[in-house]
Parts: sequence; C-alpha cells; structure tokens
Amino acid sequence: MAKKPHMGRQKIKLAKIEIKNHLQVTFSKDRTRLFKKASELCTLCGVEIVIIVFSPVGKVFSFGNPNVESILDRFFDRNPSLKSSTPFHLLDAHRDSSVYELNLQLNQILKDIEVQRTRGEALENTSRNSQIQHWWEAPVNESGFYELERLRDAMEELNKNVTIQANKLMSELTNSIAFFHTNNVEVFDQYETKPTQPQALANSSSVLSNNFGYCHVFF
Amino acid sequence: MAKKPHMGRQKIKLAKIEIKNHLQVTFSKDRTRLFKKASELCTLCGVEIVIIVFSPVGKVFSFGNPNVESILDRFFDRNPSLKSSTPFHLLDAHRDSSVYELNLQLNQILKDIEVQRTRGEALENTSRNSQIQHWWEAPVNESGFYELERLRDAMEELNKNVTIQANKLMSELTNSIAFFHTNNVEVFDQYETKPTQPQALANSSSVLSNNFGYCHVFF
DNA sequence: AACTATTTATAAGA
DNA sequence: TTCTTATAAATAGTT
Repeated sequence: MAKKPHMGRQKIKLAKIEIKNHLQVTFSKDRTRLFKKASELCTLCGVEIVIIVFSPVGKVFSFGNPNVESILDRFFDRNPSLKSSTPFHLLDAHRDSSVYELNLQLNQILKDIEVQRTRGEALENTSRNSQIQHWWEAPVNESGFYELERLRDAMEELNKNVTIQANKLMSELTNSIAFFHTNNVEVFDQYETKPTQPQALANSSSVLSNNFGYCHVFF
Repeated sequence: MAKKPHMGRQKIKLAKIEIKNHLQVTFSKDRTRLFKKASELCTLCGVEIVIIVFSPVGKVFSFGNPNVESILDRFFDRNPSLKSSTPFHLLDAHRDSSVYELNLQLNQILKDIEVQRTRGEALENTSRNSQIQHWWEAPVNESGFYELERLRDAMEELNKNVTIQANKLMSELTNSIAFFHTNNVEVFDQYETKPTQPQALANSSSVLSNNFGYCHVFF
C-alpha cells in the first residue's frame, strides 16, 4: 500500500482568494489567529487592543482587551461625562453583592466538601484498623461516588455557565453601546475565539468549547 | 575561531514580559506582525479591518484597511449617540437573570451536597455501631477521595473564575469612568510600517485594568 | 538589521 | 468541523 500522499503546507499567493469555500475557511481561521495573536500581545506586553473586522457580507467581528468600548472611548478621546456620576449606582451594589454571595456560597461548599473529606478519611481509618464492614456498605459507597461524579459534573457545568454568563454580561455591556442597532455581530472580548457554529445560532447565546479558557458568546 | 553558538528560537512563556528591554522589542515586533497579518487577511479575503493598540505608556498605534475612520464610522453605524447610559439598564436586566440562574444552579448543587452529607452521616453511624467492614472498602474509599479532591479543585477553579469575572466587570466600570486623554497617536492606514514617534507626554496613562491590583489572569 | 536553529503556524487532505 | 502531516513561516537570542 502506498503511504499517505500529503502535500504539507503550501505556499499561498498574496491575492484575493477566489474560491469561495477556501476564502471562507481562510477568513475564519485567519481571523481567529489574528485575535489570538492580539491576545498574546496583550498578555506579553500588557497593552490594550481592539480589532474590528467587517466580512465581505457585512458581518462584524470584534476583539477587545480589556473590551472594545473602553478602548474606542480612549481612541476617540471622548469625555464620558454621562458615565462619571452614576454607573456605580446603577451597576453597583446589587451586582457586587451577588458576586459576593456567590463566593460566600462557594466557600461554604468548599467547607462542606472538606468536612465530607475529613469524615471519609476518619471512616477509612476506622475501616482500615478494624477490617470490619457490612456487606452492603461497599455498594452504598459506590452509589455515593456515583453521586459525587454527578456532583462534579454539575460543578463543571456551573463553572462553564459562570464563565458564559459573565462573558455574556460583558458582551452585553460593550455591545449595547457599540452595536445597539446592529445585527449579525460577533464579539470577542478578551480573547475568546472559536469558529462560528452556524447551526447552533439560536436567538440567545451559543456555547462552544474554547481554546483560551473563556467561552464564546454571540447573539 | 569559534563557530556560532546559535540557540535557535526559544520558547517563551505566555505571561507579561518583565524585562523592559525585551518587552519593548517584543511589543514592537509583534505589533508590526499583527498589522502585517491583518493586512494579509484584508488582501486574501477582501475584508475591512481596523486595529487600535494602546501601549503601556498610553501611546496609540492603529491600523486600518482601507482606513481607520471609515471602518469606525461603519462600526458605530454613524450613530455615536448610542453611547449613552441606557446600556446599563440592559446590563442590569441580563445581569439579574444570569445571577438568578446561577443561584438556581448553586441551590441544586447545595442540595446534592446535602444528600451526600446525609449519606455520609448514615454510613458513619453504621460503621460506628457495628464495627464491621470488608477488606476491599479502603480502595473504594480512596477512589472516592480522589473524586472529592477533583471536585474541590473544580470548585476552586470556579471560585477563581467568579472572582476573575467580577474583577473584569469592575475593570470595565473603572475604564468607563476613569478616563484620560491620549495625545500620541500613530496611524497606519492600509498597513504601513512607520518608525515610532517621539513619546513625550506619554506618562499620564496609568488607569488600566489592573488599577485595583487585581490579578487579571487573562487580561 | 541580519542570521539561524528551532518552534509555530498552517494549507490540504481525510 | 476537527485532526493530521509535510512544509512554510515565524521568531528568540545572538552577531
């Protein structure tokens, strides 16, 4: 049998790609890479970057670190007097207390888990010392571990959701300013990037896996 | 004559470069490369791109194809009045529903934990009373503890993420409020490399996202 | 700015 | 879309 005839990476002419399919793929990939490069530059050098891309069909993609809006504000040297007095009152305490409460609850959960762990260890020691156990105990434990698995999954789901929701909020904040009347918009605050998934585009948000630790949200 | 002891390209850690000289070089190179990538994307895919970069000292570099202004105009849909305080209301609405959903999920998890706790207590009581155990219990428990450890890790991760997201929101607010003027501006229309302009007056910019001393992991 | 040993990125194909 | 692979590009440290 002949081996795979891979051609490897090919040179590409620096001119507009005519084959629509290629163009679509290249655009998607290169856009992602551009955003990734930008995010790396942000990380490495501690700079702020905004990128806005208009696709040939008028779709908008944007990247912003820390976010699109503040950088554009800086760029335009605008004086946001409207923002200087009230934002904290609007966003504020409620938001902060919510996050604060979330953290409280999380800490409580961590404590509970610690208690569980300690109890389990004590139990284990007892068992180890006495070598005695009811016949049904193991099954119970196993079922308990199954619950733990479920719990862990739930936590991972929650983790994902926290990130998504937070990102959604951030996107909403920046989007509502810049894109208030714009359709077909993808926003990459921070460096969330991931190719679009057209079939998953509901009218709300779409959750995708991500390469950079944050979730990708679009509207 | 000793031959050249080249080390070749070295890996670089994805974290802020501490050595100022390195940072300066990397920033200059990477910025140029970023603009070059953008211009290639413009050529290959016939799209319009604008990039704005704020250096740590508040200097501005921009790239625009076909030019910065037109794209930003398009971006704002020629309606700068969108920059009002209304978005905060939108944010509030979304924020609350998100927090509500988060709380629902947390409550579910708390319930799950309670189930686990109860189960553990029952198990503990049984063991204490009967002092009987099979020899294979220990291994099973150990595997369970491993799961617990993983779960705890996941939660710590979640905790971290909540904090990060909260900081992110705070930064957003801060950036929206704390504002400062930028003087030095460099513009690269159509991608064009130019030497750096003198950087007088470039010292007033210090209101960046980490103004509060947060650990912006991904910023 | 140039060089070059290596690391990355990536065009095609599956 | 995602993975693989051969090869093109990029690039960190040095000259």
